[in-house]
Amino acid sequence: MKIDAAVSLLGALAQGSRLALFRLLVQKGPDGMAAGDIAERLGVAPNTLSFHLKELSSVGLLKSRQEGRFIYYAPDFKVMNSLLAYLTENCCAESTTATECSTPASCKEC
Amino acid sequence: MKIDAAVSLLGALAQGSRLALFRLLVQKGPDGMAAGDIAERLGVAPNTLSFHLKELSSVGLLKSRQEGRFIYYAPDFKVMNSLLAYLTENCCAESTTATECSTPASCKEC
DNA sequence: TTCATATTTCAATAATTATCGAATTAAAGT
DNA sequence: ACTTTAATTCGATAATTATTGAAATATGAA
Repeated sequence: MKIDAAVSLLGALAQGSRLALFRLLVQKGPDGMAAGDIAERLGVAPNTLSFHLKELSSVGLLKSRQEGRFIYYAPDFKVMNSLLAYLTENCCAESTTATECSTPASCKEC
Repeated sequence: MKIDAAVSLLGALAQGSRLALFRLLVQKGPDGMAAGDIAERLGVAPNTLSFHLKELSSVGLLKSRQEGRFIYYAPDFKVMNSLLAYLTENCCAESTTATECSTPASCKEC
């Protein structure tokens, strides 16, 4: 991943409503959640939510599918993982000083 | 970590010059680098760099120490790790769907 | 003390981003 | 066809953020 892509992804997540939104959808899983339900759950106006959904979708963090009048949004996990990979590789000290960067939580089971 | 802290950390990294700056310092290691050298290396004006250093420092991503006229900046790895931990725990699907979130790059050696 | 260097601070400006209300599109039910 | 519901788009406004030039602080050297 190039640095510009990482900046875009970080920027998409660097906002309270959007991070809450993404967390919610991760929790909800691959089936996703309809826009209206998300708006209600997060307590944001439908048009404001639409703006944030677009923001996250445009960087690839969300996928959507239409079902009748409803549009379901779900996380694209591989994009999130590529960001995590970028950050661990480029912004952790593993490459230079093995001990500086402690094992991330996801490696607990190792 | 609370969501607000995560948003602040993400926001601090969600900017081209700052992400490049943080990467550079991670590469440079715990001894850090003087502000002037960083500015020259990144090709940004000293006062602009100062602004970005402050931004990163204020969220805890950078530590600094003064040596004579020079101020050396270095990453605070544990803060970065706590962000990575937050993201893997809250924004990856491991908790719900074990397979959705692939093993991050940092776990290669496991 | 005086001068040069390293860095930060300040004020102004430009650019980007978030929120709101109103209007619009589009699908489904009557 | 008409109405309701789901969601987005648009335009305006407010708020935040980045960049620049000039001035200030502070350390070390002559």
